[in-house]
Amino acid sequence: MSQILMVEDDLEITQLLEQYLPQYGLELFSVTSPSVALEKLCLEHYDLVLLDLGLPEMDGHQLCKLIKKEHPSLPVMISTARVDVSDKVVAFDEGADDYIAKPYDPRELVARIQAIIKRYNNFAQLHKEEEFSIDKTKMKISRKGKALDLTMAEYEIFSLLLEKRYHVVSREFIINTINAVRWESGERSIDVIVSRIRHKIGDDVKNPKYIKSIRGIGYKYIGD
Amino acid sequence: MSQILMVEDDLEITQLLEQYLPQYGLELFSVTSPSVALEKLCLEHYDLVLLDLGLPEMDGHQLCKLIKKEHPSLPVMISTARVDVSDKVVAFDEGADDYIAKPYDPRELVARIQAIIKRYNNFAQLHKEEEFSIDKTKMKISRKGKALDLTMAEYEIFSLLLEKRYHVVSREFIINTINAVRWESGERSIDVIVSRIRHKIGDDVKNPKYIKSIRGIGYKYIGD
DNA sequence: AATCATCGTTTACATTTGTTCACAAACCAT
DNA sequence: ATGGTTTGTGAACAAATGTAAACGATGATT
Repeated sequence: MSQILMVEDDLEITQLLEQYLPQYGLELFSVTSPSVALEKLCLEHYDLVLLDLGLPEMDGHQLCKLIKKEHPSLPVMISTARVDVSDKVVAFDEGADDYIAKPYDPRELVARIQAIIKRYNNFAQLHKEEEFSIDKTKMKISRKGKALDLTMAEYEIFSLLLEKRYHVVSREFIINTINAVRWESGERSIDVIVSRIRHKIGDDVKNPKYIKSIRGIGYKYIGD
Repeated sequence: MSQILMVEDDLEITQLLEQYLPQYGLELFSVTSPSVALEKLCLEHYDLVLLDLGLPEMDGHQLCKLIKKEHPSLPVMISTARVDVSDKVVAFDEGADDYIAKPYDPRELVARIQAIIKRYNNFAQLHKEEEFSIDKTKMKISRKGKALDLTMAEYEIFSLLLEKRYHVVSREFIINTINAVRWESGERSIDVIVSRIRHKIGDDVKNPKYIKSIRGIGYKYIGD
């Protein structure tokens, strides 16, 4: 569920989108004032800002620039009724991630929003400051920049746990998902491999910082 | 100077853009056939693909999906005369980075292109020159301009890995695809040849920069 | 024709890595 | 506490992989 902050004057559009977006996994919060928007962005987390250019109190371009300055990694999408091309050019120049002209079809809006968020998530994966970071193309897991020396099975299981962080991953699911462990293998193989992962990342079974055993089910990553 | 590959039928647009884009630091190459486009993408470097949906020989959506599969980090921008919204939704779903409807103002096109490229450059240092380049006509592989001294089998296997970068290539597939290794040969031949390739490009088996072994399956190129 | 160089194949052995086993420790219901 | 079940993990094992070296087929050179 992604959070969208909309800065929009038109009550009609606001109500329409508030009804339409949730079914696509997009939660909409809307404000009408730029200053309120800036304040909310400071206090809460949003995945994207949908910014209307025709606003009172402050020029839309100005606001876009401000948002990008304070939150460089926050996607901003411009929407406007103006059709002047120079507006679009200026918007992209100010760092906007997309531009959609009113009136627009809600389906197109949803598609564009999802595309942007997907893109950001893809890249953010590489740059997030988490204890462990996964590089899928190189099949490597690094801890604070230093690559861990993991075997294929260790890599696959650990990245599965990292991906599903805070959720329990069952042994059955691991066996059916991972290639490096054969389908017919006993589930105890997993225990051994997890044990080796724990050893390599220096986790303590008795008082785990990273991998917690869930009796009767499987394992769970509990780090940041 | 960014390289743009345009797949476009309309000669008028092609000529217009070929004149218009260079002044904004965009070098335009255009082809009319999807298959030629795919081939060029395999052999040369581009910063962005501008893809027209109304094409002969292959469905535009199909092509977009193919491009994204083979070159995940290559931005694709869709342009089309169709105005059906579902087209847009599908395009974004297939991984397109942007969508612009014809007829469009060239200034908007430039703005969108520059925004996408800037975005890609910001988040990752993609687009750094590729380490290895294949010359299929001469059957040579060069590293930073310097040709490698490879045997036929080494060349064929390495270029197969390079073409399918980020994807695992199985020993079985290698044997069935390559001419230089006989079909009846044991799969261990491949291991030996891969070992020789690794030695010639100075790769370290234990912590590979280029060729990674995938236990039980085959090999995978993981370079940039 | 004899020799040589090249290159894919095979062999042999070292190393890596998933699996199994065995037993201790932890856990849980009674 | 007691007994049965689950989990942790060192050690042994077996399969997969790395690679040097020997081999043999092919084509070029003398």
